Amino acid sequence: MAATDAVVGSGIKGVTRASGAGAISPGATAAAGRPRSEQTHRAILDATLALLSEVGFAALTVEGVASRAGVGKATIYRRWASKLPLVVEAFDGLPGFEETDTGTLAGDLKAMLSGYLKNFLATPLATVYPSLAAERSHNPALGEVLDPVLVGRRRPLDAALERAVARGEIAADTDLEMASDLIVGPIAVRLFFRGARIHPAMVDDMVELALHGIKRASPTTAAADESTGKR
Amino acid sequence: MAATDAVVGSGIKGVTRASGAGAISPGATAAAGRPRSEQTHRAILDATLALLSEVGFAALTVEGVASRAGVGKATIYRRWASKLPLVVEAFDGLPGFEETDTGTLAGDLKAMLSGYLKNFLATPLATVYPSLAAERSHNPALGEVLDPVLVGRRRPLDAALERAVARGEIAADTDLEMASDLIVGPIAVRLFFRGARIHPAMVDDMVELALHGIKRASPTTAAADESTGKR
Amino acid sequence: MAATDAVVGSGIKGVTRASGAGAISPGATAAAGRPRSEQTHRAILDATLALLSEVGFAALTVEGVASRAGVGKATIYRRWASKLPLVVEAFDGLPGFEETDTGTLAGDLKAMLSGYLKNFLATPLATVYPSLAAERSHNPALGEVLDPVLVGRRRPLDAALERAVARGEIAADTDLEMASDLIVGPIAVRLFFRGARIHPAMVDDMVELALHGIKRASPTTAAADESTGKR
Amino acid sequence: MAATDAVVGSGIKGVTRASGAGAISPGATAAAGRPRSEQTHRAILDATLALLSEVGFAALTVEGVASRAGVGKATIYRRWASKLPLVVEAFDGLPGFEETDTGTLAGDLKAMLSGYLKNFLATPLATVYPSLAAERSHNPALGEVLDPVLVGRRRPLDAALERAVARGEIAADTDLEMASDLIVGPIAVRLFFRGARIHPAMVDDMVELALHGIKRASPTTAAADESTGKR
DNA sequence: TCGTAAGCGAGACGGTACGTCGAGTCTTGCT
DNA sequence: AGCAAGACTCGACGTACCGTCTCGCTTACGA
Repeated sequence: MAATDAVVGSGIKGVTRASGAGAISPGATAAAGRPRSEQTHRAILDATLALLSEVGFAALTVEGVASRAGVGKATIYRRWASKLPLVVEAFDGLPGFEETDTGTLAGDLKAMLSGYLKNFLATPLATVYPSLAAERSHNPALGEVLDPVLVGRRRPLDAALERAVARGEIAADTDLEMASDLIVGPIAVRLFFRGARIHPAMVDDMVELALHGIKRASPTTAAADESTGKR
Repeated sequence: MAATDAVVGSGIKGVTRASGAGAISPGATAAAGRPRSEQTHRAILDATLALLSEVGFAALTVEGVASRAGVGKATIYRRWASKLPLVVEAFDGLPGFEETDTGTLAGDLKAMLSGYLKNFLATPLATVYPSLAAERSHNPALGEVLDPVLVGRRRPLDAALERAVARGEIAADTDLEMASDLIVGPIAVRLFFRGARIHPAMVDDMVELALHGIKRASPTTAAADESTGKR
Repeated sequence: MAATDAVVGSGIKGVTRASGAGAISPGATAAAGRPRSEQTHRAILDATLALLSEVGFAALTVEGVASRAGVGKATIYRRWASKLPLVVEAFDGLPGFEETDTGTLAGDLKAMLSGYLKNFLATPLATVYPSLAAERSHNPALGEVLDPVLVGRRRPLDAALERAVARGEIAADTDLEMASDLIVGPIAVRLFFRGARIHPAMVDDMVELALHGIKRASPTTAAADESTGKR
Repeated sequence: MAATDAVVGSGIKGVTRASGAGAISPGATAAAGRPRSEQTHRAILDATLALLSEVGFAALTVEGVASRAGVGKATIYRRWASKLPLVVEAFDGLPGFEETDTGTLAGDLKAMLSGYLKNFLATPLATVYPSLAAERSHNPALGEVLDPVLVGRRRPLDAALERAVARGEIAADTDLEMASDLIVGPIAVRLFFRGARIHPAMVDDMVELALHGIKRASPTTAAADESTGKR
């Protein structure tokens, strides 16, 4: 799941309807009238996250968010065109991978994935992620909003791979995109499609398997590992 | 995505409300009243699949299925408790992995994954899969219905791995479940979470990467492969 | 209410769909197949009456009657075209006015009306009557079925008026139809349109009022009555 | 029918769900949110009356009213709890007895009843009235809503009787409630239970009969009448 | 300092779909 | 054939949200 995740705050305000800019871009028209309340903004996003973890994405209603946030429905629609960009923005506020540098690729990956798992269980990530994925397949426009967020969120993972290349730990011609998919794929499949709990110890095994491959030469290769002996 | 998929017809009739059995279990009471029409059953499932690919899971309405199938809503609710088990059953009718034995693990995997990709693009699989995944996170009951289907669908993949173990192609102590997740994970992530098209040639690369790992010694290792040269 | 009511069994079989006759009229074609069960017929009518008093006409469902009578819905529709003629026939089996001859018009009317009131409270009459009336206004065909029943049911009342004419108790040129409406009207209005309970003693007052009119000379006129002193 | 009827606009707003009042009661809170459209209100009531005369009460559906009025179903349910109070309010808007004072009781009654008959034939009164009556027998709550309306509608009739008492035309101890039932009863019975047309001339006869009673002393009494000679 | 334009909570609006129930019909297998 | 059982299509039920629209405030600018 992780390759599709990481970092905070890529900013998807572009999804909103309203002028937005105003005071920000210098020289813009003076934004007459009462400015939008930042406090209201937070209340809506907080209510959205709370409801997401309680009832899930499908059962999330704009009406529910409004009443939970103590806000009028119109106030929400004034800022987000639908519940989708609202959820995307709320989602973007959730914690992702935590930049970690242990000196080895295996160490970095194990640390980041373990940390991520903790967040995963404590936030609505498990709920939101597949819902957004489900929506994307019939709403290509969502991709444009979502992709930058996802790219941003997986940055620490990519950085670890780049460091490994720089250190000569992995081949320079490695397809890093594919590599990060390989690391993150099995975990995503287990979490989302199989609803399986992932034991922290399992993370280490998965990283090893991804690093050395299914056809790893022999147990000796594994024994040569710098990580905890597994199996 | 693939490890969570394969084969046809695992039979999830258990989701239906009605007695169902009747003539099947020998000695059962003769099922009084007019029997359910098998033709109606097909019409409903077909309409469901058609609508799934057109509008997706979230926008799928039972009302829409009924009118498309030329059937009363009650007839649908008589057989499925909600749109979820209906979709699961329709989904189970979709093609999955095709049992293939080329003599080598890499050959089997490449053939099956390539074949699967074709199905994937031609059927509502791309739509249905993440939708079911999304639902599961807030509906644990779905897992019980869905899991047997998924296990059934991935059987050909598991079989190929088992053959590879028997041939000594991979270590006997390999965790096969994790291995199949590793093969299938990257593809799933690309298809669902990134909305990326996967080029057939990419499948071969992915298989190679999964078999030899990110830290594979060098391109020479790959060159020594018994499979088609890639890159 | 009464003028629209009285007597038993005017027979409205004409409303039914089926051939009906069969074995009854001698010489008729031999009524191939299994003959209709008379027992079933009774069971259906009984269930209808029972449900009428329990839930009322509007909430009466053919489905309910069928299940209460232990009968298939088709069996009911084979005999009655809809719930309306079914209810009419069941209604026709209810008790109406009881033929009474006390020697004076006032005595006859008071006796019959009092008796009728008792039935009224113990049977679904109160429910069925206005429902049928309500239906008639938009279903003229109902009138044809209902009217003979009603005429039959009010016969004892008409007979009492005729005896009064014969005795010279009332003018020979009296419009008897109007007279019976005058007797029965106030009670009907109170029962149906005002939902008022009618005390037995009130019946006597009403009869007196109808007999002597609103402009009756004075209380003395009433005091000269041959009936029980009221007021 | 008449005693259960008369006058316009007794106001049964109490049946509605909503607060209603708002600006009416002085000092009330300013009724937040968009106010209910009076135009919508009229459209709904008009559609209700139109459908009532076309299809009758039983076949009247809220869905039908909504679509005829060009209104959402929810808008109807927001204002009336069910079709019953809706119909009651629509009914209350129908014309009833027209206050008339000719100087004599017979004159007042004949005028008012004749006028009423005209309304009766031109509006859905014939349909609505028995339907409401039918409903009441199984829905006591209806009585509470309906009774004040009916009392209001019959006011002109009661007033005429009171004037007659004041003039000494009828005895002071006359039970006026019973008297109005006597006047109105025969007409109600004929209209509702027998589906009979009532000729205007018949109204006069009925009034005379009610005033002088079935046992009226002799034709001479009738000849002494101030009204048109009848029979 | 004040007018004014926008933001705001509330909630009514026309709709669509929900899952259920009954209508009236049809089908099956038994009697 | 009649019959009990029950599946069939159809259409209405009353509810919940949708996304839009008025209301009558409140709030911060800029003239």
